[in-house]
Amino acid sequence: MSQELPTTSFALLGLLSLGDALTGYELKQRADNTLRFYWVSPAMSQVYTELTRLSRLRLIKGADTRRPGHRRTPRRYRITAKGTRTLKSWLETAPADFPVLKHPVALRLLLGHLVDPERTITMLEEYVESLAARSKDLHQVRDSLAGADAVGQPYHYPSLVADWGLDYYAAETETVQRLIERLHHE
Amino acid sequence: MSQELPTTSFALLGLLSLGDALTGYELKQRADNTLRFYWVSPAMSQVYTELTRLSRLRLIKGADTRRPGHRRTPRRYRITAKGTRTLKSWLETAPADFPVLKHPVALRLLLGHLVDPERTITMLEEYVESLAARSKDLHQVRDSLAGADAVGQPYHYPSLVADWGLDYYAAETETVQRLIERLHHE
DNA sequence: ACAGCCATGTAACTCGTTACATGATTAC
DNA sequence: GTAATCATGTAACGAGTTACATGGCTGT
Repeated sequence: MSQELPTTSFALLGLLSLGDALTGYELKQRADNTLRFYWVSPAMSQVYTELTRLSRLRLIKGADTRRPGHRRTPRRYRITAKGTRTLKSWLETAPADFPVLKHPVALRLLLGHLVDPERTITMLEEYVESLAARSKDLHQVRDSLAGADAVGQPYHYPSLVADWGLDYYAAETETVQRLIERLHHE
Repeated sequence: MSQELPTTSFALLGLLSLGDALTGYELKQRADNTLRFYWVSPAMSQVYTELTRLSRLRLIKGADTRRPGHRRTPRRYRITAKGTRTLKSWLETAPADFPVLKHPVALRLLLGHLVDPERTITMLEEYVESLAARSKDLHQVRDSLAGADAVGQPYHYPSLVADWGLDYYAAETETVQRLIERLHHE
């Protein structure tokens, strides 16, 4: 009965386990505020595909809000008891794989011998800027959690993860800045 | 003429730009020692597929080492002048995207409300252990570069990237250890 | 009237994986 | 002779993307 879903399905199911009934659109927004920073925020079309699949498996249930004279059927999806059970069992049995990092900046640094050193430095400086932008985004998300982030409250764990992300961005920024210094002195 | 290849193709082409003519098998090993840490090390079959594609595009050239009485054709591939040009032009024109992190441990922490807190701590402790193992692997790779890692030498940039990776693992380890402490005191 | 956001979904496609199939070489 | 490693490739598939198509709702 454990149908071996991809991690992204469990991730979306997990977002639904945080409470509330969400539309696909809202779920995508929640993914943009959470999954984006340490997983991937699936494309809109993917969200709907997953919602259909999870529904078919009865892990979530879509409340139909159909109205007369309208063709479209906006639905709010909510996790089911079976969904919660399946999610818990996945968390308890599937091993947590080592993170996968796809780091285009590091990849380009590896190939530094092919480009003008100035360019490499510029690229790293731009990366520092985008780290700052990302960090700012995540800070906003983290702030929006304040008030419901105490132990036992709904956003406790999400806030821990957000803090982790902020630490990561800070450490990465420092490392890259040291790297820039090092390249300047070559 | 810029045929918009996936990043992984450029990554493999880049590994070939480090010098030497390699077989698919050897290229896979080089990927395991480099790309694995900040990109992905493609499957063996994918390496051969890429080699075929890059060959067809004349970005690399495979020297045929066919011998009589043998059906198999082991080839050593070497980057061509066109390959170097294409790679350089990619490095200079394509923007370096922000890194993508797929972090199953962070994802699970987000869903901490669904599992026994003890289990979450155990998971984080196991993650610290696997970070140590990874770090050890990368350290070995970095050590194997020593001697040819000075400015201007072939492994200068690869060693910078390796150092970056080691810094990352160290910082991540500290962050997770603080997180474990925090969870202990809840 | 129009912009902008809310909302849902299909089709075609690419990337990259696992499973499978095969064979050569080296060391014990 | 047999295990391990070197070596190459094909087939089937899954995950997730972009492009496309459609329509409702709200504010100005």
